[in-house]
Amino acid sequence: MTERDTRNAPRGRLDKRQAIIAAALRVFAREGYGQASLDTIAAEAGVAKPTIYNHLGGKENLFRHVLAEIAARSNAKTLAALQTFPTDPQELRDHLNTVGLRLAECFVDEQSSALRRLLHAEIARFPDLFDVVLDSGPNQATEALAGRLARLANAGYLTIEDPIRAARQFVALLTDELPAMTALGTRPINPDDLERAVTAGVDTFLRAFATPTDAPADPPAREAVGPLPG
Amino acid sequence: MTERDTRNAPRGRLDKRQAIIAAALRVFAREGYGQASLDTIAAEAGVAKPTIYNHLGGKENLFRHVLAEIAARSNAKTLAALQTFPTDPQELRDHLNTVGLRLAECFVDEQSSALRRLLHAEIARFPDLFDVVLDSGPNQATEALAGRLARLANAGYLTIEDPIRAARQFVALLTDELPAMTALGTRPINPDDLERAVTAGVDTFLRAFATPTDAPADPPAREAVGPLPG
Amino acid sequence: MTERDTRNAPRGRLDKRQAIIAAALRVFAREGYGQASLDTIAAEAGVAKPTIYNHLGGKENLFRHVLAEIAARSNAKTLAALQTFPTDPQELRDHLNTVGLRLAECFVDEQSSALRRLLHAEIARFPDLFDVVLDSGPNQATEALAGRLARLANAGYLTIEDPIRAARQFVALLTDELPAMTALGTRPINPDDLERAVTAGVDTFLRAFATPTDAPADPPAREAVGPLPG
Amino acid sequence: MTERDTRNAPRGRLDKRQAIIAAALRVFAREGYGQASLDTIAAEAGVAKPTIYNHLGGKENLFRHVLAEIAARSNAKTLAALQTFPTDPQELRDHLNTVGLRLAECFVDEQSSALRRLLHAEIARFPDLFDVVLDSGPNQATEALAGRLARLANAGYLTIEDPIRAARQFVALLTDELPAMTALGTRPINPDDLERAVTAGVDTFLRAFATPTDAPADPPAREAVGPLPG
DNA sequence: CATGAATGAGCCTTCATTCAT
DNA sequence: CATGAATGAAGGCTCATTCAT
Repeated sequence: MTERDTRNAPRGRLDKRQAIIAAALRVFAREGYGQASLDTIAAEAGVAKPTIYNHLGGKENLFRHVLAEIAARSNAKTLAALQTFPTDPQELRDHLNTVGLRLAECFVDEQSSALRRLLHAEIARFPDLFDVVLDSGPNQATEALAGRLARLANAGYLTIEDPIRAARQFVALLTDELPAMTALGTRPINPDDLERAVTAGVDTFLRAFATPTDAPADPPAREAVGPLPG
Repeated sequence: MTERDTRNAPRGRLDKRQAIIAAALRVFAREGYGQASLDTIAAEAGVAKPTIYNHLGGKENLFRHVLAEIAARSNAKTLAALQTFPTDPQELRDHLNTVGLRLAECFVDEQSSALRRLLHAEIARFPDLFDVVLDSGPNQATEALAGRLARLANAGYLTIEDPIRAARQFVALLTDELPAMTALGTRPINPDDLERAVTAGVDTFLRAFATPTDAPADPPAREAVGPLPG
Repeated sequence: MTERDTRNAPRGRLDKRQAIIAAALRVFAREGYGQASLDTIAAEAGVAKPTIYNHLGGKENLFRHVLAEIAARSNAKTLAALQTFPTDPQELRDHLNTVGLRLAECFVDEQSSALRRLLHAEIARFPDLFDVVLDSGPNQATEALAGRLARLANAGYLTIEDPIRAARQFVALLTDELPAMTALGTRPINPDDLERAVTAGVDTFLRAFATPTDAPADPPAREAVGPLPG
Repeated sequence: MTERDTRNAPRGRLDKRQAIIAAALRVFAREGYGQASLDTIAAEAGVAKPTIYNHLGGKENLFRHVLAEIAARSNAKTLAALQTFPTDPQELRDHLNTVGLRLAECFVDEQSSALRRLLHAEIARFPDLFDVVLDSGPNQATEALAGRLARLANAGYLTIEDPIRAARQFVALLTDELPAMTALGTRPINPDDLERAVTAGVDTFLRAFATPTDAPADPPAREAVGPLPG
């Protein structure tokens, strides 16, 4: 007995919540917390206003849920982008460019940008949200990235003392120009421009952290993935 | 004998405009554009509400004036911080640390932070403000900084291809950790922490751009980091 | 045993719309569009102010609905007054006096007067309303009246070339003195005065349009300003 | 180099009052009492707002002065139009058409129409103004017109019992269609249409009041209120 | 007197929230 | 649970009026 045929209407029993959050996400991102009106959100979600109060209580709570949702999505995207981090020594620059581009794409992603704007806008009203989002997002990504960089360092391709810091600086160098180029995420960016920005960041990163290759190389011969070598 | 404002000042002063902008600046920074109420601003400025409309027209215009004001102040501060940029070769790292600290202090400055938050918050409603502020602030600072860096490069102490990019990256590396450490500018930062962050940024910057001093002199006749040479 | 309003009637009635329109009608008529305040209307209707916005949108729309309502009522009243128009030749003057009195009563009716005042007052702001009201009211009445007069003309009792014009002139002669006598409808009129005014109008109308009764026809044997001496 | 301000400024010593009243007249006529703002009036008069309070006290008083002014002008115009009333028997219809056209032109005059609209609009707020205007305007005109008609009656060309009533009815028949044709005075009227309306009114008036000319003469010999004998 | 500046009051409108169904 | 209807509170803006110059 599948309740499939009740797709449309009766489905709403429970995932109206999803519709509400999705609509709220759009509206909040578009108009900000203060100017966003529950009427608009309700209309855009196709539900009545009190339904919002039934599923989520009030505007403030709705906002928290929305932010948590975007943060989770952005985080997932970013972690996915790091999944394919190169473990292969050769073509280090290319690999960094590739993963850097993925990260930059996450950075300029519409929802990620909206999240940043909303955080900036409402941190005064919701001081706690900042840490919540930070922990559920960038911090995890930084840590993951730091791990990858540490591996490369261990493999001898990079010279890194503090991987966390290096990870942060990698991202800083990658995303350096993006806010100005996208008007804080409100204007789309030309893919070529994005790639150029990434290349510039990676370039400087390598100038700072690439292990000099004067010695004809023969890198530490280890599989590189080996964390914490012996 | 300036009758500044010690006068009985009961009514009709001309500098109420200043009071209004100052109050608006505080209130907008504290509550954001949407939630800030003209009642609050008027009360905080010690004027009646219509006085705001006499001096500046409406909420939107007031906001624009306020943003222009903060942007101008922040820009002035930043340019002042760059004024004393070292042109003297010795102690390059110390000098960069010093000026970096000044820049970082500008970055975490309360008004500067508020400006960043307001821009993020309201860029959707005031798309034009972003470019205005950018041109009247960061862009000028970046250019000034780029000039200083170019001089150092000319003197052989740094190896820089694109001074504008280097300036941007310098700032990016300096301010890298500050948003997280100050909760987007809403929490004061420990001076030691600030210095540590600056030091870290300068360190990486020098790793990337300092001319190798093995050969004490004759500036790096190399292509520098010629991107992806052969 | 009508549960008129003895019901607890605490909230959420549907006929609040009627209450709002009724109250708005009173307030607009009393204070004019510009000075009428939605607070007053809401209070007088026993509803909260936003309820007005739920049922009818905004002040302007409310005004239009109110005017349409009065126009419709006035029109209905006037057409009813014409329903009993005499088709019977004898006692033509009496019949005209009777129907003239009915029309004059419609003219001095409180709501009809208020409608005229509001139209005059706000025609600059609502230029379209004039034609709307005209078509939904006076024009219909004039046409109906013209039909009745034409029938009398056909029957030989009146000599009328252009029935529409005659109808208009009939009304003009009837209502001639009423604005001055009622202070544009703001002061009640003595029924005797009203009747006198009507009689005077009918008299002149008959002098202009009554078919000469040279044929024996027992003319209006009364002296009464007798035109057409004979 | 322009002596612009010498022109109107110093002259303003005393007739700023005139400028204010003229501007107020325009603004009140255009926007009505309620919506007219003293700011607009002051701007249109080229004076500062308090100047209005110096010359005339407050909005209400200004309105009274303005209405008195328009009423006086309209009255003067109307009386002037009656000045040339025919006393000469021949061509009675043409003469009535001529003077009727003049009266109708007074009726559709912009200021006269505005006066009527303002009176309708604000009679509730200024109940006394109605009688003031009536006495200073229409009543005088009616009386003057009645005198002329009485003279014609005395001369045997018209058969009139009550000249005041006849005068009122003459005007009523003349102006019958004008409100509808001019949208209460807000739309200009085609001169031909105006003439047609007047002709129609005069026609009916003559049907009602013209002495039958079968027996060419022996006028009713009554004095009939005839003022201005001779 | 004339003016620029200031103000208290008020209005139209909208919002987040809650009953009652 | 979901909804239509209703509401208290508040916001932005404007106005008629008054000081102080």
